[in-house]
Amino acid sequence: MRADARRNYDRIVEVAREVFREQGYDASLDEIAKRAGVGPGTLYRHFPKRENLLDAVMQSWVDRVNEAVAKALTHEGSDRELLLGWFEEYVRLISVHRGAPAKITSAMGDPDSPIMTKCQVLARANDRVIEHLREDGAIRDGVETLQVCRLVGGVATVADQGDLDPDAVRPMLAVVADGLLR
Amino acid sequence: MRADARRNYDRIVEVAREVFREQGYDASLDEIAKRAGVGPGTLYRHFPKRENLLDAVMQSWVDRVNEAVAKALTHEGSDRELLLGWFEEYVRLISVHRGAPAKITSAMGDPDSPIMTKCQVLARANDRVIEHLREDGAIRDGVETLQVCRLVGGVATVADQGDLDPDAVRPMLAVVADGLLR
DNA sequence: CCACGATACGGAGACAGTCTCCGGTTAGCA
DNA sequence: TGCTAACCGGAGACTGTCTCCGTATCGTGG
Repeated sequence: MRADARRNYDRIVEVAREVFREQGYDASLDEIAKRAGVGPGTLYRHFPKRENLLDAVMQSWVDRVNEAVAKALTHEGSDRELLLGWFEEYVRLISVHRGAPAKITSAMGDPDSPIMTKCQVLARANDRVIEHLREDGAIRDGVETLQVCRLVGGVATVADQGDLDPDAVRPMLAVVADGLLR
Repeated sequence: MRADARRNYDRIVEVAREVFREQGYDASLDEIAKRAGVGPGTLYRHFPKRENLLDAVMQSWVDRVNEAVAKALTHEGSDRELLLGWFEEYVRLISVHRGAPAKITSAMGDPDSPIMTKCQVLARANDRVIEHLREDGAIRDGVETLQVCRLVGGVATVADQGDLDPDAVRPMLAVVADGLLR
């Protein structure tokens, strides 16, 4: 990759992260290009689909997911607290900007999605938490971890789209947790 | 309202219901106008916002909601079965077309939404089921019915957007039900 | 150091969807 | 039947998506 291309690529991603946060995932791509000081053609060559841009924007996000799961697993306290704490973190993690929870959660099952690798990181993080609790015999039989991602993702999605504040989200996550725990 | 206006109104609603079902809630409104044999101006005069059209489309839907809740309440069997059956029906009811679950669920808390009255019908239906179970002492303390709508709506939303089939939805609803029941 | 080919740029513009405005038409009453 | 308020419809302004291709730039091999 040529040096000028790399420069533009990085700049676009940086600007996109900012604009997505300001205006949500529906933001105009041409405006992102403009703000990044490049033509639309340049943006679309690097990122043929909107989701490719999202994927690039989420690159740095992977580290935060791994940190969060590590922290969750060292939690001292009841299983319920651990699970609930992780769910809250999960919601926070996927709520990078307006529209993100829906996008991420619906890509969760799709192997062809451009953001697949990011979803896998998240799914694996969630797996570790659930399996950790399952070893304690704390999880009901027949629970699949992908379901858990979808359930919590669903809560994050409605919170995002109805812009609820975190105080309204917590009790919903508690219901999900209670439904999973023995 | 003049007779020709009424005729156009009805025709637009009828066509919109069809097109939304075919193409989802993102369908082109100009195309709906065209198919209904009217100009865009006519459509936008009757329905200034897309949601106004949705509201009209859902008019006939109200009856089905009321029938469904009546049927659910007469259910013979365990509380869990009753609740789960209602949830499945709830999901089916709000999945009128692609995009509908998200739209309806996010409007659930907004008193200014054009589809507010429809949401109220749904919320009240859900209330009746939950309160019925609460009288039996079957529901955990601290559960609010609006949360229930959002949770089940969230499941429907992820199912819609990730187009999962009903077999994948059922276990998620079961988790929610278990989280609500004592 | 420079010339040249591969690589990348960027903006004009085609296309699609939203929504408005207003000249022309029509319903329905007197 | 004639009049007026109500209504129609489509041209077109505007915004966002995405492509194409002439032009510019990078970086390498001589």
